[in-house]
Amino acid sequence: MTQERPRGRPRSPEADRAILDAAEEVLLRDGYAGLSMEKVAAEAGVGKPTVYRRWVSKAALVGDVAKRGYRAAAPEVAIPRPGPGDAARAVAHWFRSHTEAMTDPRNRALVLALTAAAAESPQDAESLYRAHTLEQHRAIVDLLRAGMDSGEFRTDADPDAVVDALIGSTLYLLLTGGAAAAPQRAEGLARALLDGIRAS
Amino acid sequence: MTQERPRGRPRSPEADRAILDAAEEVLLRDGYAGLSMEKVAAEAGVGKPTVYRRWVSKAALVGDVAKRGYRAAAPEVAIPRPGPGDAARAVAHWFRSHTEAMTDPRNRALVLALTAAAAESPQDAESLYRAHTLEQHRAIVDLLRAGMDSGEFRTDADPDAVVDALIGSTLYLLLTGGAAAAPQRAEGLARALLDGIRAS
Amino acid sequence: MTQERPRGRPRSPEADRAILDAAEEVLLRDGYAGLSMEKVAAEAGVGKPTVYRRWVSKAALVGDVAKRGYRAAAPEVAIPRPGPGDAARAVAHWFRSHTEAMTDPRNRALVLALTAAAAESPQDAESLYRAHTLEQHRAIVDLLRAGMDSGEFRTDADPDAVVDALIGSTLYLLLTGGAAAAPQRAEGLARALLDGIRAS
Amino acid sequence: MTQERPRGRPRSPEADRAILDAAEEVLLRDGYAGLSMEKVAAEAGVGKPTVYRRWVSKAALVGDVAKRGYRAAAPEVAIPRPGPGDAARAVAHWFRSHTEAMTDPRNRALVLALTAAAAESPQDAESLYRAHTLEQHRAIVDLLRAGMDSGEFRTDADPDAVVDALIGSTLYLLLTGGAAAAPQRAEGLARALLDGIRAS
DNA sequence: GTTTAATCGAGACGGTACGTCTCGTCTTCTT
DNA sequence: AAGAAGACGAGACGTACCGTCTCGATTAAAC
Repeated sequence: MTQERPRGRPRSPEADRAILDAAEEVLLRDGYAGLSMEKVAAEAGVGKPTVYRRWVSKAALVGDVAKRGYRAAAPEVAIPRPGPGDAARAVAHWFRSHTEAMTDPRNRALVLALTAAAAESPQDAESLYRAHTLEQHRAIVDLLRAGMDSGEFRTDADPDAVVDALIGSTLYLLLTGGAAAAPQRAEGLARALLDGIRAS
Repeated sequence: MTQERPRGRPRSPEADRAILDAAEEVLLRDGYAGLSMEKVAAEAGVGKPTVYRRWVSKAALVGDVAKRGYRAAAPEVAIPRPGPGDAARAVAHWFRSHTEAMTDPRNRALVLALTAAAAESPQDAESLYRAHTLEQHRAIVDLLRAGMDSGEFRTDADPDAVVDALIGSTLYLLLTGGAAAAPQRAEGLARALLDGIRAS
Repeated sequence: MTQERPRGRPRSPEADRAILDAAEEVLLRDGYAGLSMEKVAAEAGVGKPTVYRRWVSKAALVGDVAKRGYRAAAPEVAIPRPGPGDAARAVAHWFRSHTEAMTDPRNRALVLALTAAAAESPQDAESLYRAHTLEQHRAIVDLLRAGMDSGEFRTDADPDAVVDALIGSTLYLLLTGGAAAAPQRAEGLARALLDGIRAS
Repeated sequence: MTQERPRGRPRSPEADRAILDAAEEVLLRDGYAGLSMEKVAAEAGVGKPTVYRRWVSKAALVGDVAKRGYRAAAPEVAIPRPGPGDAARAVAHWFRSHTEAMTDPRNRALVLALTAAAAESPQDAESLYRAHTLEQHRAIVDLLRAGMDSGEFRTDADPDAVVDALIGSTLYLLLTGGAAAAPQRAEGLARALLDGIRAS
């Protein structure tokens, strides 16, 4: 057994939470560029090494803040399960709530921060960014595949491409400051894409 | 007349170019996080104030570097003009070459840097990022509108949403490190989207 | 009776020795500035609290290391006892061997460390430094007093001043890196001083 | 010609002074162990790099503080010049005023700090410490040599040893907290030493 | 034999300071 | 007036130690 009993004083879970809370607050207040490990530590009432012991870099910390923030918003963005009925309807519904969640200023700031972190250190991009969308990405792809199996969608469609377009367009609008237009465009996009892969 | 005669020593155009060259080199070598105004000035053989006299911030400088880099790649990405024929074909062709251009490591690095700059300072995001895609965005929207006018596409489609999806999906793949998969997915996406808005 | 019976697990004498050994080794290797309680604990294979349980500070630990080191060199520096004969000869002999012992690189490093500790925290200086010389200081003063009683030395001389000069000059040479010159100068100094207080 | 014209903005002499002032104040208030480059910079209203640009280490800074402090006290400690008359009297007079100056709490603190610095980094000891006493050391040695030439002192005496004893004993008393006893002992020591080398 | 209590190692804790780097501004002399 | 050079005040970087604390695990004397 890899029992691996931990030695020494265990890490304080309160410190974990205090740091994440502080980081989120700083992020929302000062943005990604305005976030420093020093400020986070001070705000959390924690020593700098206590922060570095848990997160090796600003990027990693921001990643976890965004992850937690997204998880908190998760209930609003129900991940649909393949059912007997209308796959297109389910996808459209998910996309609508996903877009709405992303339009929330709080989530928008977190996504921006996450993108900054990912773009700054490309080697972390995969783990940082995709980790947050992977679960949903897969769920929607599954949904589309089920639709293909049931004859609702064309079998030569590329479900990954469709999902990339859905998530990517929202990200693009967020980044370019066009978040306000997102909900309307989301409708049009979902309709066009799903019509485009619908079996004739 | 407000002739606006400049006084004193005129600004050296060589310094402009030297700074942009140095910034691009540093960007490709060390990434956005590894770029400092100090390093750029040193690499360009120029004093720091000379850099700050032209670009107020790292973000602005990176923006111009990306703009110049994109312009250099522009010949490969011909912006299509509305013509009599097949609008869908024209859009698909543009998207293919756009995706290919973005897949080039050099361009990828510049886009990543641009994204980092935009995400770091949201207030600059609009000017920074959209400036580079606006021209193309408009051209493709025009193309789609022409297609709608000619009866090729449905009139209730949202051309902006379509273009957001095209550009956004590529950006998303770039950011998440999935650039390699881009060309294949681009095909599927273009087909699905254009089919989706095609007049029945 | 305040019998003061200890309860619980007794302190490990091995830890005591391991810590002193480690501290001495670190001191000789890295000097006083390079000695940290952390390093000592690690080198001794001991937990930090085990060190702090015994020595409240770096200065106290270094003091004990120096004391032990000096004690080890003690056999070479025989402390003279007042005898019937030549007091001046006895003092000169003690001073010669004292100087020689101090010239040894090992002892020199320990004295330097001790001085650093004393100078850093003046309130500990008395206890730290003088503790190591007090015994000898007294012995030599006694020797001089005996010489005064026996008529060998002038009765108006200040034996403390003489001993301060003997010990202080050696310390001064050690501190200023002139240790190499110490033995020769010691001869001249002892002669001058003892001649100076000799009864005419 | 090694004309060596300095380029760029010259170093601010005000910063130099502000740093030295701050360092001296911190030293007198908190002692050597309580002095940090950070505190000095803050107290001087100066950035940390501005301190490090001038002094590579705490030891070097403390050295210059002590040097300046000693220079300020120099008028009180007149360095005697060889004259026609009584060399012994001149040496005794110098030693008395030197001891008195060292007994002043301000100077005592500086000497302690200097000693701590020297003892902490033995490789700097020579330059750090002796620099402050070298001038006087030489002057007194010259005085003694003149006395030997004039027949006042024995020609087989070691003037360096005598001066080491004078300076060293004061240092020893300072370090061990016996500064209060210094003046009285100084009298006895000077008499004994000078009598000891006097030509019979 | 069981308590009981102080020890042990390990290592996290809130902190302070380190010495370096970059920021964007300034001051100097040269062109 | 713009150039390069480089110092400036400011402050973040990531690391090393400080001295204290919390762990589970010995270890021995007291019961």
